[in-house]
Amino acid sequence: MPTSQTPTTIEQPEKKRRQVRPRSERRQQLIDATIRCIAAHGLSATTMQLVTREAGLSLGIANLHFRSKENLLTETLRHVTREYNEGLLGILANDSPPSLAATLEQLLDFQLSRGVTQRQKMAVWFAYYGEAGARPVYQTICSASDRLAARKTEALFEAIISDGQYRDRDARQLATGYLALIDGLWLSLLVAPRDLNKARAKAVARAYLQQAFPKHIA
Amino acid sequence: MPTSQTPTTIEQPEKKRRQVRPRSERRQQLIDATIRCIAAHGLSATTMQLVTREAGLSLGIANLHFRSKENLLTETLRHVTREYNEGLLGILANDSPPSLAATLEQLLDFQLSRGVTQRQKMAVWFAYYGEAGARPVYQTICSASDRLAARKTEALFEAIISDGQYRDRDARQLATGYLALIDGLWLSLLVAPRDLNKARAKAVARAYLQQAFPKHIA
DNA sequence: TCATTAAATGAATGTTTGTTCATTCATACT
DNA sequence: AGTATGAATGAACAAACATTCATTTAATGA
Repeated sequence: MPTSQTPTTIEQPEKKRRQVRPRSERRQQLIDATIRCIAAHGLSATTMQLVTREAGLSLGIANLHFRSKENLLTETLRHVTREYNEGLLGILANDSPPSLAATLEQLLDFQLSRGVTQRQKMAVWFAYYGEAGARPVYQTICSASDRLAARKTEALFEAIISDGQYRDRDARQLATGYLALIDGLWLSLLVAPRDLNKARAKAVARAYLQQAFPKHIA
Repeated sequence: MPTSQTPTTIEQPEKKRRQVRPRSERRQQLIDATIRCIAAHGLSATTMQLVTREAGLSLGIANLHFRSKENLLTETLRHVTREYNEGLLGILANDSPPSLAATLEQLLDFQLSRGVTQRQKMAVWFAYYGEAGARPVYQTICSASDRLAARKTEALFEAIISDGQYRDRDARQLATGYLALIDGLWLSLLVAPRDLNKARAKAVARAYLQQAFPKHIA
């Protein structure tokens, strides 16, 4: 049941009309394709051919909108990082927070829910972490993001400690531990999805928070 | 003040006498060089040239003793993993353990001490984790190792819970959390060594264990 | 001392890679 | 309708790559 759209031409295989689109849109398109490629093939197997084909565009376009491959990869990391930070700040830098307990719950939900999308992001995240030891640019971007998350989490924990009048609790240490735990759980979800699912990961993280702040989480 | 060692030849630049060595020794030499290269340049920038030069050997030798680059990389991951597992089993599969409390302390020491060497190993570890999503071989090796660590840690925690008659403690959940915490701390040590040192990381991990098993750790 | 064996070498090979740029053509303005 | 602009294309290119293999040479035994 062929649905010929142009009966005049004899089966020209996918003529693919050329489109002109604004720079920002093309950049986003290429970054999205890069994320999918890294998740599917790994960072070291991500080539310009693969990325541009995945984006449905021509080979030369990535060098037109980003100067080089290195730049495209850096911008991709920056994008994923910024996205995560914005989500985090939406919860932790809220000017009118509902309550400390609710904020804690939101944080947990944010870090350990989200469907398949987040799974792709995790793959990207750790691909760059793996190279961070060797590439100062990656290290700078990653550690700047980590530091922000650490500061904000620490501030939240300090407020909770003060509010609950908890004794013998160090906000900085608890924040370091909590964020490390979340990273570790993400890693397990990525590498051994058979042994750990999101529900159990969330239960583990919640248990940590319950030990720390029993009055603020159910 | 030139210290000519061979005055008979006119400054032959490093003649480098060829040596014949057993296969196992060459393999180890190449694996060690691979580890150093990955730590210094990252997995994607680790070439055969770099590895063989780092080992002080010729270009073709890696393909002689390992069949291919892919095989060399796989064997390197296997080596690092095996080394870690042996250290872990030395503590957790000890037939005559000193005491549960001492075993816990040993575990903590093992996972968060060790000088520069371990730092190189961490870089390797995470470089492979980053690619694990795309390469089934890496995923298999990593998750098999993780599963072993999980089983042994869980068994230890079960014994401790029983011994201390702790209530409302789930050994599996605590083990998952503890190992994720250790992974996360390693990651922080690797990516943001300025924000976290080994002493603080150890304090964080110890705090987790203290919350879980207060009678078994100081 | 010489012959034999196989480990070690590195120049050569074919493939893959990021990047360039002359050409094409969609779009907007006159 | 005609023209100017620059986004998009992909063939072509040089550099880098893993791998091969003819040659060299250390080690061994006769």
